[in-house]
Amino acid sequence: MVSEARLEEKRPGRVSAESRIGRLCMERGLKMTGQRRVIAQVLSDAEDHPDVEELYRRASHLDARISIATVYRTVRLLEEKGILERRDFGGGRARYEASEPGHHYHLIDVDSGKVVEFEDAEHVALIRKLAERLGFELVSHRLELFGRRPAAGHSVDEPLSRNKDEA
Amino acid sequence: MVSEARLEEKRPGRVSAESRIGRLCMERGLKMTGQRRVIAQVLSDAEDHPDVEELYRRASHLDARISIATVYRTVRLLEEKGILERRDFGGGRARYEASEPGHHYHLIDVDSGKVVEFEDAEHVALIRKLAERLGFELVSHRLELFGRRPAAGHSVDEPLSRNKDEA
DNA sequence: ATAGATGCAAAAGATTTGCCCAGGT
DNA sequence: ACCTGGGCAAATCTTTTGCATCTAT
Repeated sequence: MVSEARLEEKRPGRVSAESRIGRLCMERGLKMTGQRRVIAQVLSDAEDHPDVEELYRRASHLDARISIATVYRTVRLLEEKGILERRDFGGGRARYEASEPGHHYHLIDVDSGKVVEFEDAEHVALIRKLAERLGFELVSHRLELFGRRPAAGHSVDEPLSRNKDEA
Repeated sequence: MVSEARLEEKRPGRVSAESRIGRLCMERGLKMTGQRRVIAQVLSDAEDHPDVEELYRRASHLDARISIATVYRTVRLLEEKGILERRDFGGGRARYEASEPGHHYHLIDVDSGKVVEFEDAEHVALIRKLAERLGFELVSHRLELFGRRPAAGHSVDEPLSRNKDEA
């Protein structure tokens, strides 16, 4: 899932070019250093919710001269810029995913730790109304479901403790 | 809100007797030591969502010979026993509140950090159905709203960074 | 050239744990 | 008496930072 990355349409060879997130960074006027480009690449390719450690691992795979401090600094910066969103699915480490226009939620399988994404437009409206009823203007919200596949002897795998992510 | 605690109906004088949470601990067969009794007392009296540091402060006020390590061990134990629930409202530290039968949610004022609780029975049903639609049996869920009091120049107080809790 | 980035290692902040003593049942 | 729980300090773990050095712009 990270292997055949980089074969975009442009300049075949270098990791150069600009990934989707790389483009967003430029739009916000961020200085595009080599490490930022790599991290942006990794984030653009990610279809899961990696934590910093995992991002560091993937980035190092593309370019070894990146320190974990830079990964921390970068995700923090991108979060402030609204390009990334931080998640907390339990397990200590913060996890990240690219911001997307359509609000979506997460359901975490408590047996395997896998994360399922889903959307629910009406929910947003419902939530907004809820906040208004309490006298507040909704700024943001967080909804997470924790579930388990019914029937079938649920594998007593890792109970959502360390890392682990979707299929 | 923490000052006139301890004046329960029984044995006036010692901090003995048993608080609501203390009783729950006994029911689960936990050994009731002096420090656990004090911590249980503090938790029973709490009407907010204190973090460990705050619990330690309040407990120390009632009985100085309690170490913060014990507070950590105790909240962890009580959480495992289902007596307490851990919350994460952002700001690094975990916060706790007594488990209650009726599900309730939280709305965090992003300007002041204050927490407003509210209930919404239909939501639970709605959420459960959502999970089922995805092929899961709902184990638990988390819903948090972040809002701001509209109109009136919102005080540029502490932007929900460190501690702070409801009125 | 120059403000902003990065690496490295040390610092910080929250929480856990080893060890040995003390206290509940 | 016995086993669990508690204090203290050291250890862990994740994230942040100071500082000297590079590098996009």
